[in-house]
Amino acid sequence: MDEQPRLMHSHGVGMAGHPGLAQHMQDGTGGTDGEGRKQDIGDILQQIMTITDQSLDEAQARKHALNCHRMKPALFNVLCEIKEKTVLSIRGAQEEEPPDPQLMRLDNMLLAEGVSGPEKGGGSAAAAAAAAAAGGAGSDNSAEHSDYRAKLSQIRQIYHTELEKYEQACNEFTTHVMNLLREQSRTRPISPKEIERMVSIIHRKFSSIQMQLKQSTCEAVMILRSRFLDARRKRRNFNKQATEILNEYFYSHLSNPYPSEEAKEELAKKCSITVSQVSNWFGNKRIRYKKNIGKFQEEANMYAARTAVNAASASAQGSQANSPSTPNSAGDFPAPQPVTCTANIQREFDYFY
DNA sequence: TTGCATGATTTAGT
DNA sequence: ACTAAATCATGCAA
Repeated sequence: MDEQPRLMHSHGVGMAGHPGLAQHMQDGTGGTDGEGRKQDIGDILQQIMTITDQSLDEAQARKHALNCHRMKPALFNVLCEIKEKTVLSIRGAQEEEPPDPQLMRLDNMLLAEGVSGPEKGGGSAAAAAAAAAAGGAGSDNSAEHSDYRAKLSQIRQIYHTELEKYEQACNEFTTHVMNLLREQSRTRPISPKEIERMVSIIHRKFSSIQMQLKQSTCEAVMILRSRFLDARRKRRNFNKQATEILNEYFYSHLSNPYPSEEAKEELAKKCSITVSQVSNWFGNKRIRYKKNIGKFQEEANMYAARTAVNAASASAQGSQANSPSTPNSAGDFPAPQPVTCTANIQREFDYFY
């Protein structure tokens, strides 16, 4: 912080204290004979060597006197005005920029992914939300996504370190420039307004660098997401029981295998899957059954028989038999193959189509 | 490694 | 919004 001003001082003093030096240099280069040149250089060196603390102080005093001259502020203002009217007016035109929409998008995304949000809670919440969106069955979610979370927090850490580094560099550079300009403003027409403007220019430059950082972070997160959370990549077959419940419903509603919203919800609950997974399952099942009924005949027979048995036992118990979707909790019972039943089912289905 | 099974997504139609 | 149909991408047994 002190370094720079001092440097500036000595520089200023050099010129102010020894105006003849520059003159000498010019004369020296202009000369043609080597002897004279050598002599000049010798003189210059001599002068440099004889710069004493006293002469420095002298120069300082002279500078101070200049600064304290009663006409100085007026002159300064006039020069500033002239400058404002010429160079700065161009710069001033592009002064007010609206917040970059792209930057806002990136910010929002980073926030949503829990990269730029609050520490641990945000990240895991986002991961959980993402997991839910991916439609995970919930059985092995934590194990599934621990790797994802680890990678995400790695990205997060890199992002924050880099961001901090940028911010620090930006601040350092800004103060550096401000000091420089402030110091310069003692001898040159640099108004505080101009300094302010320069600072905002610097900030803009740095924020564009920040945007690159945010962009690449976003890309990294997207790649991570697609690698770890893409449902298709992480497809898991439903467990046997869930498949049975779904099949049970399907084959017992072959005439109209389109569960209502409520039915879907109930099935989802029973199978520990989401409603949309139920919809997917039925969509797939319908199309695949229809495409190759023969292949599903055996399966159809089995579930039809099971439903029949269920109904029979239910009615034997005196309870209602109109709930065929209720699965038999006893997983496997010997399934007779009533061919007529299949035929019936098939007719029902054909009727529907 | 291969081929089928299967859950998810995409596309197009209503 | 829901569905059929096609397609994708993975799971899994042989």
